Amino acid sequence: MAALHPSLRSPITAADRVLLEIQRAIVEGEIAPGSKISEPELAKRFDLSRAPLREALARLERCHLIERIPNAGARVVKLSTQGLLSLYQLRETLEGMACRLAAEHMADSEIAELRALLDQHLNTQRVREGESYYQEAGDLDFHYRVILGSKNDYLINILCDELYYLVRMYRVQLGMNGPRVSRAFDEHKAILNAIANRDGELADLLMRRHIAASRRNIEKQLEQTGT
Amino acid sequence: MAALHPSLRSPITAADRVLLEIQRAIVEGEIAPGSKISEPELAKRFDLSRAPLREALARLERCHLIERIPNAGARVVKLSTQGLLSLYQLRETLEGMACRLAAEHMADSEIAELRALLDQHLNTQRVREGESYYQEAGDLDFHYRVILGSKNDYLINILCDELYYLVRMYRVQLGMNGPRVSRAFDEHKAILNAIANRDGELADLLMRRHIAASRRNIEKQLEQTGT
DNA sequence: GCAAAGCATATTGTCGACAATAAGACCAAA
DNA sequence: TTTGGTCTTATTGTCGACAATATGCTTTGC
Repeated sequence: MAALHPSLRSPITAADRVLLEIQRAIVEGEIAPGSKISEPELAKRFDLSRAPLREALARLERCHLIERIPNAGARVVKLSTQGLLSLYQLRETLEGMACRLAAEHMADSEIAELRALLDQHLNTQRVREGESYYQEAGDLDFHYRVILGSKNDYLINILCDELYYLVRMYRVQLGMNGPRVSRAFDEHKAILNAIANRDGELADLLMRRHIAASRRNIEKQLEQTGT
Repeated sequence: MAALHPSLRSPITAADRVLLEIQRAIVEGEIAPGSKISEPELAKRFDLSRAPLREALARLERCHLIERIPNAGARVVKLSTQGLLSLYQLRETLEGMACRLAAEHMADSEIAELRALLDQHLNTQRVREGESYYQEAGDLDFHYRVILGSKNDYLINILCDELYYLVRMYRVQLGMNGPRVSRAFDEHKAILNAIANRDGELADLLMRRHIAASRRNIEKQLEQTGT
């Protein structure tokens, strides 16, 4: 029940490789939202048979990047305001819960590592100001560690394996790199302090607000881009 | 993104049939927890090839009924106190959230139907007192409707498709039929009233308590049965 | 007697081909 | 022109066989 990141599992199978490839392509918009997934085409493109490809498609469906209809095929998900709202609504609740549990269950050493991580992020941020990739990766790192700190395998699985690729897809395709970088960093720091103080209730609240702010940020971007 | 119950999808494929069969067998303990899943054996038993069987196994992994290790095979999950705790911890949060959203989003007609359902359950319960199956089915019905009432597709998918089979597995294999039947009914009624009053906060609270009570009930049973 | 290495076996991962179903083109009738 | 049906075509679902990997046992050395 380990809930490991796919890239970390010992034997890397062909299905794993193609999964990561397609996952990246979808998240970055290289395969357009709403477009049809053709099994023969992808099989030819990645030079493998349809068997491992279908395995990969099953996992893509699991993390909500594609939608399959029996006997009809698969399509890449479409991004929508409604979908974004539902997704972030769920994230607020789940990551809030993760924070509360993290405040209870994280070892002191883990908290120390998390603090070191934030300091490191601060430096990286100063050096490579504006490069949104590092900010994106750093933010994800922080959230991942807190989620893992909850020590609830089901919760970890849902957030890290099933929801986060879609979250990244929204952020990447809406071009998130705005001035929220530094504010997000301060919010992370406040959350960490609450966890370090073993104040689960406050950590929960702060994380929910943090995600709500992030959601509003994306919503604003979505309004500017198109309807 | 419909998040439909598998049995409701239009074309029933071979993989669907075998999925439902194995799902039932695992939930009811016909295939013992912790036992190894042999693909060739099951393929022979259900008289089909390994392709649709593997499709079914992928979905079983998705709802946490089996655990797969690459190149090593799949095993039926083992029930544990820790697992039960994590599962119900998550249910408390998620179904609480579902209740809050249901209080906001359910149509008056849906609430009326839910009330009718509870009245009907009351009758069934009186007539067939002690038959735990009807209680089990009725309880599930109530929870399903509330969850659907949240109108959040991701939340619906997680609860109905990914977590509930495991919840049923714990309940069935620990022989849940005790004297909690009538108390659960009263709790359902209170939750419904909160939803009808559009009091999301109270509905959330009541549902969390309802599930916590259910968890303690199962924990007690688990203590009596074994370690 | 025990531990480690090598081998035999069984299981999983992958392949190419066939069958069943759905999407789209084409034609006919109103 | 539009609607309905039929047929063609392409895609998905399924099959049996092969390749790659893990499991368990035997063997060998200490």
